Amino acid sequence: MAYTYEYPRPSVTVDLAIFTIREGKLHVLLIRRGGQPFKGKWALPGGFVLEGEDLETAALRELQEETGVRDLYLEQLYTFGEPQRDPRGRVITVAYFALISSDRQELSAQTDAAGVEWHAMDALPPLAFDHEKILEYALDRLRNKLEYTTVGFQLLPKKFTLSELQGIYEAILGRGLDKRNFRRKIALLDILEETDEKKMEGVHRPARLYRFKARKFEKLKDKGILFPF
Amino acid sequence: MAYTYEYPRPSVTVDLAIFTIREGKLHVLLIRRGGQPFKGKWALPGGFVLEGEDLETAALRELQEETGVRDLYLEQLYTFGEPQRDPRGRVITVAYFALISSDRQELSAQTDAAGVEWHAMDALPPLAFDHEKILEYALDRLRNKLEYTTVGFQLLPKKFTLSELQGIYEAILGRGLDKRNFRRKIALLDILEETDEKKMEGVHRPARLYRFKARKFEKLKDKGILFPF
DNA sequence: ACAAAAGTGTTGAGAGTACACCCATGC
DNA sequence: GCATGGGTGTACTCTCAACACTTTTGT
Repeated sequence: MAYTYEYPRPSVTVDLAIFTIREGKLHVLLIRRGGQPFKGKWALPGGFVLEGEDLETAALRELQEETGVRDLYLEQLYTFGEPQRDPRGRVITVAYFALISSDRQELSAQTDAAGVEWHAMDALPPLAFDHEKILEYALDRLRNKLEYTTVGFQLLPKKFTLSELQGIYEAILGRGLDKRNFRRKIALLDILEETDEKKMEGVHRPARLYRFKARKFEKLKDKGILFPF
Repeated sequence: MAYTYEYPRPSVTVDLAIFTIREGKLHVLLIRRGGQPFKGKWALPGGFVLEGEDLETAALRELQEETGVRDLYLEQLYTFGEPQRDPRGRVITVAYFALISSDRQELSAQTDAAGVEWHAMDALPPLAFDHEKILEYALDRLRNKLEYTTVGFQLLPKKFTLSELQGIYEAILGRGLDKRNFRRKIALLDILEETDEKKMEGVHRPARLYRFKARKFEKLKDKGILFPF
């Protein structure tokens, strides 16, 4: 089967920067390329947008294929279209970024076998194509959104401790935060509810578990920015 | 000449939301469609991305063609790729938004003749395709950026009065601002320099002209958000 | 009893908001 | 001299940032 057009057309792909927190550090999902070009190099997961397929649907499909995870935070990032970004020809890629909660980051067995791995953001290997640029852009966006929205909560399980929440912020912002100020700010936002449960784990005083009140994601209005710490 | 591919490919276009201020109100540039579909309806200017042409270059080219203006603020907005957004077939559009300073908004004669006009944002006609959605998105982005960057300055001539600057903010935010508070905030940012000139025009006390210190555009760091008025 | 993380308040500084009058110019 | 927009300061409130000790649990 062949497709013929009067004018040349680019290929369109989606690429994903999928983040999670592991061991208190921000990680991104990378796949090792099996074919040319950049054979053996690490790259962001992604693939072609199918005929009649919405961009976001394509992104969700790729995400599913790589991680088996549904129902997570996904947002369009930026579209990269430099003519020379792919040596094989004109490929325009719509980049997305996604956040996976730390309790659902196990990769499905098949993808795991195929060279799909979490990499710490502070120790990345060299990447294929312009994927370093895409990742840089994604990290920027993540840090920005962290400050005036509640995206950060997407990285946590349904129930979590305040220290875990603070850990997310510290991991992404790359610096420590004051515990008392952090808790006061969170309390002021009025977006958490206490549960009766406590996290009994380890040898220390158990921490109370909280739940996120709002639906999925929220822009923090009113006072404008809310995490300028 | 024909182009043949093994898999189907979408067309890729760029569309532009070009804003300016006229008579104290935010306006956007629209063109009246000459052909089907949506013949006679108003639409955002835009067109196909050429082979080997960068996305931003394509946007700048369209901008030039419609307005004759070079050297202005241009930023990628979002990519719209719903399969049904164009009745003629699969067309993915990368939307950009642009700001033109109020002293350079005259349209070139040719485009003027061809049904290219400024429209006040508070009195828009019905638009073709999903262009209403794109514009809504653009306005949102513009308002947001206004609050923590200096994009607003892109809408003014090199030298401007403080009242003109305040007018920009009021036009975009759609509400009045306190003159003294506005001026204090601007002064605090330390991004303007006084000139020796005054605007002698009209029948009133002449206003001092200021110049924007920084290069083109700046993110306001440090204190986080800077225009929560 | 001790190790380790959980949890909790106060103070000083800076920014936000509300508010009203005099100034310089052209006619 | 008057109409019109230009230009200026103060007081109150609220949020931010810095800072250290007690509590609860397991071993």
